[in-house]
Amino acid sequence: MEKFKVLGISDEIIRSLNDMGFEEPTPIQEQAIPEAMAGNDLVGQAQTGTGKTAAFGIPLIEKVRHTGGRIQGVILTPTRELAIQVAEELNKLGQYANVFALPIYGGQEIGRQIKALRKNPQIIVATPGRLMDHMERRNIRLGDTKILILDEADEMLNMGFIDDIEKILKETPESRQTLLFSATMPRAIQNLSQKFLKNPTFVSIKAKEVTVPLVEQFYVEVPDRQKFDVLCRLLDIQAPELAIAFGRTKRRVDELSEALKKRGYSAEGIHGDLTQAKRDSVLRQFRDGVIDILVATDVAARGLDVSGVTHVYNFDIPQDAESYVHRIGRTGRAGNTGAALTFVIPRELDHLRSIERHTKRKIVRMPVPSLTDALEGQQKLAVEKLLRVIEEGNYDEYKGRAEELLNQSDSVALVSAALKLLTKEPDTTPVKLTEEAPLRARRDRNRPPQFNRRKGPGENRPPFNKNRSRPHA
DNA sequence: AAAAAAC
Repeated sequence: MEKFKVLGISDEIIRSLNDMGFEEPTPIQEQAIPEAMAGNDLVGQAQTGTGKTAAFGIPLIEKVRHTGGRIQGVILTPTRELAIQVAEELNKLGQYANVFALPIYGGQEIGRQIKALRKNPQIIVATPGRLMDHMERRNIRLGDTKILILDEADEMLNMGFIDDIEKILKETPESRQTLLFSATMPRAIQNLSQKFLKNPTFVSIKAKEVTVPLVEQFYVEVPDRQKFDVLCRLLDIQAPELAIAFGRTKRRVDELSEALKKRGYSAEGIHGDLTQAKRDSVLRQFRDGVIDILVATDVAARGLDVSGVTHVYNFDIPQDAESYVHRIGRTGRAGNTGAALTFVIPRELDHLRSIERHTKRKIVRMPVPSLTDALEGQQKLAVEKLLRVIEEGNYDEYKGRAEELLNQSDSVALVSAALKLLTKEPDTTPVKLTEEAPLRARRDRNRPPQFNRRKGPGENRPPFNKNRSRPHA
């Protein structure tokens, strides 16, 4: 925390950093915060997960906090979810500094946003389309903007927002401070910063830090029609705490999430054709751990920060290396480890190699897990579940649960394991049982480590289902 | 060609 203090951050923000569990500045924060607090324009090359939001959020809050009333800070983001997430983080950072940030995005009732604007936010975090809409309706005026931030600028340009961005920039005073963040620095970004930024300082995290070193990367070669079964096996074996499975199209996402649900997994899909209310609720449930598996298009590939995501499955290989880096960056965040596993059909092997070349990281081949391994995985999950019930000393529930498991099971090995537990006297010291059982032994070097146990008994995913539907995926 | 984003 001392290191934050020497950056000249005020006590109120130090206090929220404390609450948020931030201990010392990340490299991008260390570089960007003093520059931005000095009032300089800045171009930052960084992805989320590097502490980017606080890197611009802290100077932003310092700048707007002592002046009430009008909108003085504007942040533009490419997706609605990102706008919500950034606004939430700013509100946490600014909780003791009387700063209020409001997300402004499409798909939400405009009347509700107009009402929220009456609470006089000093900061808005907006997607370009809806902000333009508000500006045309004269709900929002940007004439008092002191600081404007373009977040994930490369992505906004890819999505064709350049005209909107220029229009928005022209509605703000020349005297504003401008910060631009982008994961990549193509020509178009350089042109944009030349046109709208004044003598910007360039900060970046070193190239070798760009791919997340804490993510172990694997691939499996598997024909399309077997992908679904292989994914189920992997889920049973690896038992992710939270996982994201990426699909190529909205339709693939619908099909995969339906198939997973049918098989008893706690999964939900998210993509741009769902109502915003549905998107919001799915993401919230995933953050809260109500859902274990988020099935997503690339709408969730960039910037989303959900803690506890231990596994990313590229059910369909991403289009390009950039998308790959963004997707796998959803795990291995904030110093935690994670595993990324890409499904490759044989004719995509060249494509995989090109991704490997671009990211300069080896993607290790993993054999398709055998059915035996998967059953063993299921069995382990079931045994763990039983052990937990015993641990909690709730033997009546234990009995019911165990019978339930037996009824659902189609695995001989599992039935015998459960039977063994059932016939055991329940008064043996239960805690010891877990210690004795080496449930997460690592047997295969080519297999990602199993970092996390499944959630507690409140979880709503039965470990398996005997009605095995095999929808094509 | 797909995804994202305003009504």
